[in-house]
Amino acid sequence: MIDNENPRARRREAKRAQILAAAWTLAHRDGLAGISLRDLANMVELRQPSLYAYFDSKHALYDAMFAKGNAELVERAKALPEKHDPRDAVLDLARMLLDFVNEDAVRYVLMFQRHIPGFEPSEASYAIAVEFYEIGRQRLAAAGVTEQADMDLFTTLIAGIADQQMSNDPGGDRYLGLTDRIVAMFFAEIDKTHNESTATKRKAAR
Amino acid sequence: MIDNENPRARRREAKRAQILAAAWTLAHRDGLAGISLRDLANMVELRQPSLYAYFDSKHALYDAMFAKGNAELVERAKALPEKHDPRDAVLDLARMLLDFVNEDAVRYVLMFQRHIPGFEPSEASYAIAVEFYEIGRQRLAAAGVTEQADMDLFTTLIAGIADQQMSNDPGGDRYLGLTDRIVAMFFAEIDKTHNESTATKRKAAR
DNA sequence: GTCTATACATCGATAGAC
DNA sequence: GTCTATCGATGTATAGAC
Repeated sequence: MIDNENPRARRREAKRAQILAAAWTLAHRDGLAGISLRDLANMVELRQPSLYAYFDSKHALYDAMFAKGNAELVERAKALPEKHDPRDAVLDLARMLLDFVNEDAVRYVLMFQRHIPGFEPSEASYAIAVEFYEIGRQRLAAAGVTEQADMDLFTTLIAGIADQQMSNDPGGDRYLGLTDRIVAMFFAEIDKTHNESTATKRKAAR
Repeated sequence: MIDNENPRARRREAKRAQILAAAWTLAHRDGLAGISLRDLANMVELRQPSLYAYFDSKHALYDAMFAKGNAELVERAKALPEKHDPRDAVLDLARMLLDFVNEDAVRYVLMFQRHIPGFEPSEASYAIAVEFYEIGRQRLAAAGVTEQADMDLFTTLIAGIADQQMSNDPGGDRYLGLTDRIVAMFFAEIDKTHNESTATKRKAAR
């Protein structure tokens, strides 16, 4: 935890935040892998080696960006208005996630594709990503979806929308527009599976 | 076209193929972006500048790898046994594509994610990718799927399977196992849409 | 075609002075 | 914490001998 009463620690955190913000700017311009520590240092009025006083390595910088992105996502999920219909709640979460993804292609790559060579998020950062996954799991459970295969089905459908949108129409809505249709397909499939399973039980009871 | 009767050209092509094979090996070890031209030259008993006799640049090397991957995919698509049911033909193509993707994570990134900074396939290489897309389009059309939105829906579903499989269980079958279910969901949705559209026409005819 | 040799710019990272 | 100086590595590319 950061000691906000300590002016030294406060200034240090402010500088860290300034570096992080500049890193996002550079990533948007040159790509994630294209971030140059010299450019980054210039943007925050430091020499390149001085960055190492704030981040142990370039990977540590990526890790902080990864954590920040996931924290933002969790925050938005928690801020969603409540819905009476649990299926509406699932749809809302999906829409929010896809809007979030579509906002920032670089952030999407960092958080969900993770193609930076050698980068793996730290345990602490990964825990934030798990926190979001938990929110999704709870909303699905509230809608009666608890089987692992069904949850995999749902994540697969949403991942497909995100992947196609970012690959073929970044920032647009060509594939985002399929969201309602796909979520409806998902719940139709869930209903079908439940009915079949009930029918099987009926058959077995005879 | 390569003149296979010319021994000079034949040896040149053989060396090119040897370099390409070594490039795949290096990509599997160090990642696509991590291929070092000095390492690559060492693997094929050449000095680094000599590589330029075979590839004009590193991007030209990526381009040849991209073309080779797509050529292999088209070949496999053309080798698929014929099916009487056009929906079975669509399912077969999806299964084949997903197996192909799952075979090689690096190839998947190069062909479908394309996260190599600054790399864009040449027109000639891209044309091979379009050729595969055309095969998919034809199989969908034979199954009665011709609306762009429906084709987008299909590619989104398949892309989701590929994305989740490669991200969370590369080489395994956790998400590949959803393929039949998802393709069935797709055709159920197509049937539903057609019935609704017929109902609309009936209603309009009154 | 292949080599040696070399050049240039860039990169992440480190040593050590202050 | 910040600096200067430097290291070893990278990709790119060229010159010129053979």
